[in-house]
Amino acid sequence: MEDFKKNKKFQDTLKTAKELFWKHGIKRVTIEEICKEAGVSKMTFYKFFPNKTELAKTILENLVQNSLLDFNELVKSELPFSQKLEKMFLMKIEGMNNFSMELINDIYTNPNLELKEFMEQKKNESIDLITNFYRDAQNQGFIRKDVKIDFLLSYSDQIVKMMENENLMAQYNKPQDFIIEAMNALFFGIVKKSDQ
Amino acid sequence: MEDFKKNKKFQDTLKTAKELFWKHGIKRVTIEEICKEAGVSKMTFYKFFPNKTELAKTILENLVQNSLLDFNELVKSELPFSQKLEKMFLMKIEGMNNFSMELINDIYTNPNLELKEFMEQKKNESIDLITNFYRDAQNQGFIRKDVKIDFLLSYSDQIVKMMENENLMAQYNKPQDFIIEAMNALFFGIVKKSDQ
DNA sequence: TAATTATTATACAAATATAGTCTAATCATG
DNA sequence: CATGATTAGACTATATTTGTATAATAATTA
Repeated sequence: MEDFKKNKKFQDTLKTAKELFWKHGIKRVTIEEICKEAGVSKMTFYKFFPNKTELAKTILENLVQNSLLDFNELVKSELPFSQKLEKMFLMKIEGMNNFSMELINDIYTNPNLELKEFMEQKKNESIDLITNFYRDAQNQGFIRKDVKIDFLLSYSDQIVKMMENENLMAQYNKPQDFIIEAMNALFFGIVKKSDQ
Repeated sequence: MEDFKKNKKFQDTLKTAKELFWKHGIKRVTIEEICKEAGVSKMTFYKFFPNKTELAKTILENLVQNSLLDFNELVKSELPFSQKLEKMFLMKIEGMNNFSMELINDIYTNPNLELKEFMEQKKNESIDLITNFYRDAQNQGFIRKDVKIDFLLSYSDQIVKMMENENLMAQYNKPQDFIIEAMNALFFGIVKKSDQ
C-alpha cells in the first residue's frame, strides 16, 4: 500500500475526520462531509481509503500507536519502579480521554462498522505489554512472587474505573494523589503499620 | 390540535430530542433514534408531531417562549431602569447559551428544515419587545430623546458579540462587570468627567 | 514549455438508511 | 373486563450515501 503520510491532503483528511468522529461518532459523519470539511475531493479520499471504516481504523491505529510509544519509552526509562507504575496509571487515564463517548458508542455498538474486533485486538496487544511490564517487575523483585499478574491487571482497571467517580476524586487535590493512595494500598495494604 | 403538554411520553420525547439536537444538530438525529432513546414508539411519536421539523419548532418555540416570559417579567418589575438594562443584557447572553453551535448550524444552513424563517420570525418578535422597552424608557426620560432606537438595538447586539471575545472578558472578574462598563460607556460616554 | 501527475467537479447506479403508514398484539387503568 | 393508549414490526416510498467513472483543471517536474 502506498504511503501517504507526508501528503497534506491525507493529513487534512485524517485531522478533519478525527474531529468529526470525536464529536459525533463515526456513523453520523458522512464521507462527503469529511471531504467538504477537509477540502479534499471524494476521488482523492478514495485514493487514500477504501471506505469510512478503514479511515476510522487508521485514526484509531494512530491513537493507539502513540500511546504504545509513550508506554514503551516509560518502561525503558530509568525511573524507579514505583514512579513507573504511577505514570502508567496516569497514562491509562489520559488514554481514555483520547476517546469521546460518541466514538466509543459507535465503536462498540455498531456491528456494521466492524471496529469492535479491531479495538479488542489492539486492547489485547496493550495487555500483553502491561503483562510483560509486571512480569519483569516481579522477576526483579519489585512485586511479591506469589501475586498473580491477572490480579494486577484487573486491579489497574479498577483504579481507572474508580477515577470516574467524581465524588471520590473531589476528595483529592490532584488525580496523582489518588493514584498514590491506590498504589500505597496495593503495596502496603490498608492496615496501619502498628497493627501489623 | 390536541394538547399533549401533560403527557409524559410527550415530555420525554421533547427532552430526548432536545438533548440530541443540542449535541448533534437536527439533521444528524433520526426520528427512530429519538423514539428509541425516549422509550416512545414511532406511532406515538407521529401522534405528537407530523415530522422532525415540527418537533424542532416545538422545542425552539419553548426555548423562545421561556425567554420571552422572563423578559416580560423583567420589564414589568419595579427595578430601576439601569438594573433592568443590565439584566436584559445578561438575559441575552444567557439566551445564546440555549443554542449549541451544532443546532445553530443546522437551523441556519439547512434549507430543507425550513427553520431559518421560523427563527427569524421569532427574532423579529423579540426585537419588537425590546424596541418597545427602549421606547417606553425614552418616553419616561431615561434615555435622551434624540437617540435612535435602532442605535440602541445595534449597540446591544454589539455588546453581546464583544462578550464572545475571551481576551476581553478575561479582564473582568464577572461578565456583569463588563456589562456595567459597557452601560456606563453608553450612558455617560468614555470622556473623563473633568474633561467635559 | 511540454509532459506528467495530482486533484477536482460532476454525474451516476447501486446500496443503504430513513420516513411515514398500517395492523394486530399488548399494556394500562378505571 | 372493557376501553383507550401504546407498542412492535412489517412495509413502501423517498432520500441519502456510497463508491465508480469521466472529462476538465491545476500543480509539478523534466
